[in-house]
Amino acid sequence: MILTHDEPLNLRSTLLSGQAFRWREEEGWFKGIISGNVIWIREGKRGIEFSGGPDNSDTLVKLLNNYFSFQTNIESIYQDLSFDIRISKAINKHRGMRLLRQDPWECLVSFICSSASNIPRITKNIESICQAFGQGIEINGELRHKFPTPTKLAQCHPSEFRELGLGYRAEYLSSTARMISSGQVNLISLRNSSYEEALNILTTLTGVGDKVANCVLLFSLDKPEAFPVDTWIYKAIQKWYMQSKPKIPRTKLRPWAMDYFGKNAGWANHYLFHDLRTSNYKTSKQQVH
DNA sequence: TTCCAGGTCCGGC
DNA sequence: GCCGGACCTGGA
Repeated sequence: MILTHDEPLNLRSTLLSGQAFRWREEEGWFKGIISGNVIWIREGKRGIEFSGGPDNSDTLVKLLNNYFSFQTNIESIYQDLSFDIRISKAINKHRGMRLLRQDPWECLVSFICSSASNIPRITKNIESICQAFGQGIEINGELRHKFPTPTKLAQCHPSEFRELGLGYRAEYLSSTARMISSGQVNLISLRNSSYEEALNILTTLTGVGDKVANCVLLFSLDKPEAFPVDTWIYKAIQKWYMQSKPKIPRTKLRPWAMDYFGKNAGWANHYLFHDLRTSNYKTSKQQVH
């Protein structure tokens, strides 16, 4: 099937830049899971070529349109950020990389697992969680697993997560699963809340600090102004944007960046992050060997 | 062997 | 409010 669209799209950058963790590239296709459906996609001449299931193709088209946010005009965002030369360069290098509109629960779990980790390990952890606790789905001989529900994970003992290699994140996940499962926090409703309100609620969850909360806000809760400050972003902003100024505390860097980049700060953030990760730029320590 | 990685939490100034 | 250290695990 073909899904036509007239928005710029770079599938590889979009799916493998560290905003989602269930996509694999095999034999020219990207294989992943969206809302309980096994999805195969690749870039075609007229749009996205896709197949999958178990839902019918009409439903899959809706899922894909929503997941890739094709109603978002990416060119106007590029325009909005064009005042900054570094972001402009990153945009030119990774044109078509889109911010996804993911399931908030899956996104939350993924970024709780991300602390002091790395993309390959996060990917492995998430897949392990799905295999252990998610419902299996087999399409065209391909067996994958749905993302487990909050209730399912709330019933798990932290030791079960430790056995999967989550380390100290196990207790965070267990506690947060119970808070979501009990209804204490309603994730999807945060799409209708302001950035500040949603941030305050998210950070009441265990294992969710300012960085993780901003990832969830940016990649799943319709808050393009969110600006996650990780070690890479912190060092880059410090070095490139405030050389002559005294060291700024991490807690003040995000408000500064949100003010400087504006309503699409999160887009600037992800282009900068992806560019740092994929360029030849290395830290002085890494250059030693 | 030692260090560090998409952080968060907790205790002391 | 702002540090500093602890916390799992795996790869370099």
